[in-house]
Formats: sequence, structure tokens, C-alpha cells
Amino acid sequence: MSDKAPTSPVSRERSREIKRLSVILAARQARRLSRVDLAEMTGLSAATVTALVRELVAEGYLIERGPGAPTTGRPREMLEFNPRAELVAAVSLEPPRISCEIADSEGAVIAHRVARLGANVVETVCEFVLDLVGDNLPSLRGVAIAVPGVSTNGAVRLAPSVGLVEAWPIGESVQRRLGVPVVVDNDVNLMAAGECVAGAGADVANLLLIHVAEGIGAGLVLDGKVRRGASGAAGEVGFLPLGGTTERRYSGVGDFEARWSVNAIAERVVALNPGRRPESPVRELSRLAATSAPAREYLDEVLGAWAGLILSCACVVDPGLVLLSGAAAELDDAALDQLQTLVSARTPAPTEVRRATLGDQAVLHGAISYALSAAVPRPSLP
Amino acid sequence: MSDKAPTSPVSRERSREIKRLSVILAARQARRLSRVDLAEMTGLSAATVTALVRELVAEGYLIERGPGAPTTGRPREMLEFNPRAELVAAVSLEPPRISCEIADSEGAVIAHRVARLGANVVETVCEFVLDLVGDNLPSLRGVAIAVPGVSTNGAVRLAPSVGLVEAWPIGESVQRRLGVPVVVDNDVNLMAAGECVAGAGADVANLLLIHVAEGIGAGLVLDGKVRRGASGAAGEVGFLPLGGTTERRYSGVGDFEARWSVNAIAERVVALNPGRRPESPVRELSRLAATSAPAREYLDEVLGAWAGLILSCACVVDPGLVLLSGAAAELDDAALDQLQTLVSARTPAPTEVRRATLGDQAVLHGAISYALSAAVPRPSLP
DNA sequence: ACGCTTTCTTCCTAGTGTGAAAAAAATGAG
DNA sequence: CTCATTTTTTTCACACTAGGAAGAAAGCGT
Repeated sequence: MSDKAPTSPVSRERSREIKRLSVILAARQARRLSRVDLAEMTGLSAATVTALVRELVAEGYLIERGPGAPTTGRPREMLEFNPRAELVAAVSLEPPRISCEIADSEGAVIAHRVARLGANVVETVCEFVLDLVGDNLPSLRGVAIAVPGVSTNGAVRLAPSVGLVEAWPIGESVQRRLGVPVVVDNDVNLMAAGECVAGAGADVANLLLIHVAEGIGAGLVLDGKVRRGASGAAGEVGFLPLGGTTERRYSGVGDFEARWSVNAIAERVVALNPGRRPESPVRELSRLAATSAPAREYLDEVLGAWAGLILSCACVVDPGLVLLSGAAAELDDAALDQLQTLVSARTPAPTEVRRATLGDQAVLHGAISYALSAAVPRPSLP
Repeated sequence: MSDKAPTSPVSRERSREIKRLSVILAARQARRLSRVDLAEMTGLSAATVTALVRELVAEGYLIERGPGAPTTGRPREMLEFNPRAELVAAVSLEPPRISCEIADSEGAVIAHRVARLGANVVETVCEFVLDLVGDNLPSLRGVAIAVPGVSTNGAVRLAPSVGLVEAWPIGESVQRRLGVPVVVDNDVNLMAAGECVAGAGADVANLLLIHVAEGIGAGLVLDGKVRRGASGAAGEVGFLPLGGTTERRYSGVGDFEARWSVNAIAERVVALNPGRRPESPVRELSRLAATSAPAREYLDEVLGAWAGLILSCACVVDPGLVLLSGAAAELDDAALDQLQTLVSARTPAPTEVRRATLGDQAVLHGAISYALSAAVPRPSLP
């Protein structure tokens, strides 16, 4: 439990900042609230809250919304957190294209743009962000960049498709250029964060999101934060040794994902029902299973494999909630029930399986939560 | 990421307390240090440090140790953290017996006692602790109780052997009786915490400790803290579905641990080398493998199974470091190398396998770190 | 002995949160 | 309509804290 406290824990200014932050955070949580509420939530005295609120209103963080709740006594002056006071940029690098969105702290997208990814990634990102925020630059609190498969130490692992060799320099470079905090992370991690703050996992502090696409990856949230592991490889569940005892060496793509990701399933579906490769192989398989016995059988196989995957994760980290994302979210209700049954039968702790609900928006919401928490660095209290 | 801030984040007194704590923590880390060091570490000014140190010396937390480091200028007055100023009690409930140790914050055991576990657990624990601390009661900062297999919500899972039905009430009851914070946790979790602060994982913030005994359990430390999962079942790796596709239902003991824990190995070792069941089956197996081909073969099997276990964990959480504890720590160097090779060949991220170093002391050190951090509740900053 | 350097201490000041009191803003009874 | 009542918001003086500056202390080298 290595703790270092190189910087001041409680200097004068720091303390003041902490106070401000606690008010801002409280306000961000509750949509509308009065000074009294604020005082209760933060534990500060009414006098202090008054002073702070005046300051924050002047700065545009809070807006006065007139009296509310007609009750006996002086009515409370309602305050509202101004979501536009804090903007974040969410940049998503997907193999051939880049998408950039500017959102306020509630997730409302203010501006967005998609384009082909040019040669110089850093240049493109900065240009996009600056262009999209425009005059609101002072409100920009942070930038989150989603990359397919990046590890903390900088090596890009599962992303041979992206043309960038070094991922870490991106974060630093952009940070230097834009002057706001930048975080770079795996897209699946961002999805997990997104579902946790604004999606199917908004009510829990632990979850595991399994994203099935060309590969299979997972994002892990424990105790309210995304956990990346020692070298950022947490959630590389595609490499789980579940398919018997194949003694293959590490080769960039995992045994498990080689057999049970979308590509493999699509092939099999085409074999079962010749024709063009379907847009959504899993949905197609669910459909076929209703009438075709072989399809039914194969679906059972897939569910069995995925159940094994979920079970493995549940035994190691006990997430309590498992969210299915990507192709796995295409399962119909019957299949989902079956999967839940398979899992429940063998887990040592209760584990619920749900579909992720945010879809493409998951990365955006994750990026927002990242950027906001990066913008508001918790004081490094030991 | 559910955050609630019901209590005061930065009231006046709280701020002062935080300051004090940061000094205490800094002092606890560095064994000997001067006021200047302290000022640098905490970021406080020299004036503030002087005042605080005077206070802490008066209270017995710090001791003055005369001048040190003869250098140009006035020599620094060295201070030393007084480990005796903070005592903790580590109670370990093992099936037929209870062991209780009083230790200072450095892990030095001041008093200890072992006895058979009587009928009333709470009574016994309180009596033991009170008796052992004696006059030092005011210095007692916390109590940590290690139970074989307890989950956060109170249900005892893997501990049919212990005669206690409810584990949670223990914590609360003892806390009420002794008036100090009490934490109750799985013994394997405590071992992991212990190895992380004072053992083989002292230099890292992420690790997984695998303890092989009658069952197989793991303790997970991510980002410097023990992670228990949603219902305290993280680390139940005995239930991993690695042994092919046995479709057994949940039955209190996992498929994997049924095949690869000490009991199973001991049986096989007896079969290979008839006689009494050896004290340390794994060590015995390592020995036999040097001369007997069947033993060699079986050892390979065991290592393969354990490698699969480690691999599964590595793929899910990427601990970076895996510590072997219990019977698994009895592997000789050759076997350990072999295991490391098996693991490295297939993990997506570098994963080192070591032996745990603290042995029986691991639980104690874990309990100390628990008790100390429970005694010093971090301010609930959102 | 005399500077010199570094550490520790003392004193004063600026700045902060809080409690109490005052002001403000509505309601409802007479 | 007026006035007591209730609740929220604001103001103000106070107690307290951290930090800066200056001074005292304690050794070292010449």
C-alpha cells in the first residue's frame, strides 16, 4: 500500500479549494437545491455556504432560479448547477476514423464531428477540440481520449489497426497544447465507467462490462473506480484459458476471443444460413435458434462459453453485476435468461447479468466522467 | 460511482485533524526524520510543523532522538515515530483455536496468546484483548479479526468449520465493547494486505495472493487497497471453471479447489509414495519428482493447473505480481521457475510469480495495517 | 573568535469558518 | 390590512490557524 505525499495535503489555499469542490460536487449531484440543502450536504455552516455560493454564482457555476417550494417561512432561493459551466471533450479513436464530441457535465452533446483519422493524431485532436469548443474554451475542463487497447505504460497492445505507435505521448502532447488535463484510456474501460455513472450500473459501485466485438475485452469497476491493473491489462479476458488446454503461446489475440468473438460467430452463422454476413450475427443467431435445431445447439454453445467467461471473472473479482456490451447485448431475453441461469448455478456469490444500456453513448459518458474527475483532482490525501 | 457526502468534508476541526494525521502518517513511513523533512513531506511550513511536533511529542507519538547527520549548519534535531504509541490487536480465528496478538505499528509483537475457541466468541475476543493490552489500553488503535471466509454482508461462506454462525455481529459487538474500530475480514485478504505492506509485495500497489490450503483462495490488492468485490467474494478462485466442462452446481466447495488443493495433492502423494500423509505434501512432491517419473508427471500436472489459475486471474485483473502462499509456497525453485515460464508464455501482460515471504506473520501484518487504517479514517472526501 | 550555513523558534499578520444576531421574505390568524 | 411567526439568507465580530519574517540556536571551517 504505497502512499507517498509529496505535495501539500492541507495548505491554506488547498483547503479553500477543497471546500469549493465539495460544494460544486454536491451541486452537480443534486440538480436543484437551496443553500440550506447545500449546507447540510457539505456540513459547512450557512454563513460559509452563502459566501461560497456568491462566488460560484459570479463565476457562472451556479444559477439562481428564484424561489421554490412554497412553505411556511421564507421560501428557499433555489440554485441550479450550470452544466454549461464545465465542458469536456470526448475523443474516440476508432481504427479508420476519429470522432470528437463536446459535452456538458450532464452528458448533453453540444458539438460533435467525425472524420477520417489523418496522419498526425495529436494535431488532429487538438484542432478538432479547439474548433468545436470555440469561445467556450475557458469552460473546458478536460479531455478524454478513447483508444482501442492502450495500456498505462504506453504500449499499444490490441490495436494494430490504429496507425499510432505510441499512445502515451498523445496524452501529454495534447495536454501541453490545450492546457487542460487529458486522460487516455482503453475504450472498454471508458464504456464501463460510462455505464457505471449513467447507465445500467448507475446504482452500484462494482461491475464488469464485457464487450464483444472483433475481440473480447472487459472493463472493471471496483469500489467506484475503473481498475486497470498493474500494467493496464486488466480485463483482457479474451486470453482466458477456458477452451480446454490449448498450449498456444501469446500471440496478440487470445484463445478465447478467437473462438467466441463476433467474427467466429459470424462465420458459423453464415454456415448455418448461407448468404451475406449478417450485420448483427448474434441477433441473427438468436433468430435462427427459434426454428433451427443446429442453430439452437450452437447458441447453447456460445452461451456456455460466455457463461464460463463470466463465471471466471465473477470468481476472481466478484463484480456483482456483469454488463453485456457490443454483440453480447444483442442476445434476446430468452438467451439472456439462460445465460443468467448458467451463471447463477455456479458462482460463489450472487452475480446479475444485464445488458448495457448506453450503447455508443457509453464511451461518451465514460469520457465525461473521466474528464470531470481529472479536472477536479482529489487532494492526494494519504 | 456512487458518491455521497453526508458528513462535513472540511470543517475547522476536521482540517486540523487532517493536518495532524498527515504528519503522523509521514512520520510513520520514514523511521527517523527531522522537522525539515517533515515540512517537505507534508508541504506544511516550518512554523506549523514546529507547533505540531511539540504537540505530538507531548502526546508521545514522537520522540526526540538528539542531533543527527553532522553537516554544515545547525544539525537537525532528529525525530522518531514512537511505534509503541499505537498498538493494534490482531485476532485470528482458526477453526479449533483462537490466537490473539498485540503489536505495535511496526509489527513487533508485544504480547500474544493462543487458546481453544470457547463458546462465546465475542466474550473471548474482548477478554483476550483487554487482558493482553493491560495498561496500554489508551494506545490501542484498532482490532482486526481474521475469519476463514467471511463476506461483507455477514454470511459466512467457506467456514463451516468455525462454530460461529454470524460473523458480522462480532465486529460490531467487539467495537461496542472495546470502543475502538474493529474490522473483520477473510484471512486470505489479510494475508494479501500483509504481504503488500510488509512482505513480498511491499514495492507494488497491485498483487494477487493465492493461498493453497484445504481450499484455494486469493486475496486481491488493486491500487493499494484490498478489493473485496460486491459481496466480499472476490478471490474465490477455487470455483474457477478450469477443469474442463464439469457442470456441477454450486456446492460450497469449488471444482478447482476440489482437484488441486492440498488434500487432493496429499492423497496422490500418498499413492505415489505409500506411508503416512506427509506434513507438507507439496514439498514432498517436489522431492519425489526429482527421482520418480510418475511424481514428476503429476507435479507437471499440478503446475499446469496452478498456471491456469494464475493465468485466469492475470487476464481478469492484471495484478502484475502473484504471490504463492500456504502449500503453494512450498514449491522449490525449479518448480517455481517452471510455473513462471508457463504463466509468462500465455499472459497478455507481464506477471511475476513469487513466493509469499511472511508465512504465518502475513495475517498479523495485514491485521496491523487494517487496524491502523481503520483507526485513521480517511476524511470522506468525494 | 568570527563569519557562515542551516535549523528551529517566536511573533505578528492575513485570512478562514462559525455562532449569534439581524434582515428578508413569505404565510396565516385576527 | 396588519402583525406575529417561521424559515431562510445575510452580516458581523470573534476565535483560531497557517504562514512569512525575523530572530535565536547550534554547529563547522578558517
